[in-house]
Amino acid sequence: MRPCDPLLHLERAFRAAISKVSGNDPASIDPQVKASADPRHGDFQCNAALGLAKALQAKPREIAERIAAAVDLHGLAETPEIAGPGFINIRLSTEALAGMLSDLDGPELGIAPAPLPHAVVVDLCGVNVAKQMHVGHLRATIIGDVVARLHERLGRKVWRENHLGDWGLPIAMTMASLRRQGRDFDRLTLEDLNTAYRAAQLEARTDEAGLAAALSTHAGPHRVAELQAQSDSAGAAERDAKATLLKLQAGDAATVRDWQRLIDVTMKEVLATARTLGVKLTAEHSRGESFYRDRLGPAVDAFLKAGLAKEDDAAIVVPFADRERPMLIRKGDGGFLYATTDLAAVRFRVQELDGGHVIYVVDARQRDHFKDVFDAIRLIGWDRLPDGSRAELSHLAFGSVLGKDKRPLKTRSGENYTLAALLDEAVHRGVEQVQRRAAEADAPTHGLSQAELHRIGAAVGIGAVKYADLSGDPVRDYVFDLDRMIAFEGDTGPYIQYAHARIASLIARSGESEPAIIGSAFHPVEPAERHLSLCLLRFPGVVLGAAEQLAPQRLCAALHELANAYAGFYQDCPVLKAPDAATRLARLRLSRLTRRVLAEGLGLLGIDAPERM
RNA sequence: GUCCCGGUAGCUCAGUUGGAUAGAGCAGGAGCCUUCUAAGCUCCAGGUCGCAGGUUCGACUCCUGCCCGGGACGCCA
Repeated sequence: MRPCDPLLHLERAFRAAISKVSGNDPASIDPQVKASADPRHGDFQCNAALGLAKALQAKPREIAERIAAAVDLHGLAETPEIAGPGFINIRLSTEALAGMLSDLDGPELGIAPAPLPHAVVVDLCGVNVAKQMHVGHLRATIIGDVVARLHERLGRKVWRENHLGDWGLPIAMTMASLRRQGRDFDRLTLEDLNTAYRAAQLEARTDEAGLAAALSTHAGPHRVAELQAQSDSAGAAERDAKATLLKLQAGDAATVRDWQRLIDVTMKEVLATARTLGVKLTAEHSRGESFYRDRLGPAVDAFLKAGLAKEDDAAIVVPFADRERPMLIRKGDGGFLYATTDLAAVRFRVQELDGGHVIYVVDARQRDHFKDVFDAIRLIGWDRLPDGSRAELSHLAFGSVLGKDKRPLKTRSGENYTLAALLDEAVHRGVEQVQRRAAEADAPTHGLSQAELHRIGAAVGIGAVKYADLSGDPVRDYVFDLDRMIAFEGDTGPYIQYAHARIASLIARSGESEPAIIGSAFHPVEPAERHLSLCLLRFPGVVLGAAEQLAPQRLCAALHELANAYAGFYQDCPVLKAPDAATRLARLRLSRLTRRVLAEGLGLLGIDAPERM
């Protein structure tokens, strides 16, 4: 497969030319070729001359002249022009553009396989057993899914790891609480679990602190007695929970069965939500905290043995040379912490899953935590792969989802703000819009079945929510505003879906056969055609860049730009009513290729691309 | 207190790792459907890129200090 990215061709040509002019080794030269922001400056520009001026003791413009004279752009571009202080502006020839479009229009859409020697591990979703998914999980799930898809698309082995919170005291508390209530574990819903979880949390929190405060503020005897009773019952509940946890840890058959039941109930809903979201997450991707339970003790021992951990106040901590804050890996009572689990998990992922790049898609507030974990892993050398090379460890941190009051969108007591409810609303709004449009007699969706309209509406509503989340810098907090997300205007998922659907119906209406369209030649000559072509040719590089930079927003931006370029083309260049047959076919082929790239790009974002809308 | 992350148009946000006159979308103003989907297109208006220094031929981008907002800081996960 020939590279269809013009940048690669231009970089090679300019690297050679700059080498001739400067005498430097071509391999060490950064040709500084970039796409031009303004079409008046050509399609691409080479900025290398500006930086070379000092070393070569000449005016930048003069160097630019020399580079322009030395560069061989035969068959690729027109004669370059020098502009400004020393920019070299390049305009691709129509033939080169057409040729590269043909190359792009192959089965792989120009995306060259970029395999890695090791697997990529993506930690995503991260739900907890017995808890409803909320908007925070949306980000960990869909951003992780896109990162996984991007790497898969580049031909890499990807492990999706749903590190589910299925172990520890909170689960035991929930289980104990349900058992005390005499609940039938075969008839539980996630809502039941969630209620029990919250009740158990609340029970445990009714605390000695409150009692102490009451005593010190000389509260009335009645109040003190009340708190005393609560504290006693909390103590009883806690003892019960701890006993349950011990039974679970010991493998008590009935307890394990009930525990598995809690997981099943939770996962049933998580997987249903994943399906609604169009996220590739199934049961096989679950590897919860419980999986690591027998590796926690050995992990701590290894740190102690290596002299990297020490006892402090009865707990075991890993100190770091460059900061005060140590990492706690074992509690004073001998219990383990989430840091311990993460150490074991990273070790497993690197050494047993052969993960050359382990990516954690987790809330930004856990930055310090992951810094500690990764540093500790490097200290003990658990980032070493079976072949001896070192794994890259990344925390793809995302910001909080805020409410309109700019405060973190949290579940208030009694008020359920679940992800499922939110997605229902998005689907509802999408379906509403699609139905409204389908009612118009000349709409392409007119006459479709209700089931079909619902399917399209769901794609639109979900696409809007996902695009809104994915199109920004993950690290920033964002305000969750459903109204804005599903306005379906401007830089939104539906805008891109619309561009795609428009092309699909355009091609359908053309009456041309696939072979006729594919067999025709690209001929991008109009400004709108050229602009669209350049956007298309950028796609393979964008996919690679988005994967390497862990930046879904770059793919979103490129797709929006592409959809926008198509809208401009659609406006300026009649396709079905083109001036002649050859132009008609050439434009159909350009449209078809655009449709393919949009579908592919939306697919990488996990967003459906309906044929009609 | 220490550390981390943000600050770009009235609002919500991009900005391809240092390049030409900082871009979109909402909201506001003016146009475009008896020609392929108006979920669209074109034009107008809107900016001391938090502030001040520094590095550089060139800074929203890199460095330092400060201001504002948010977050994390040993026995929860």
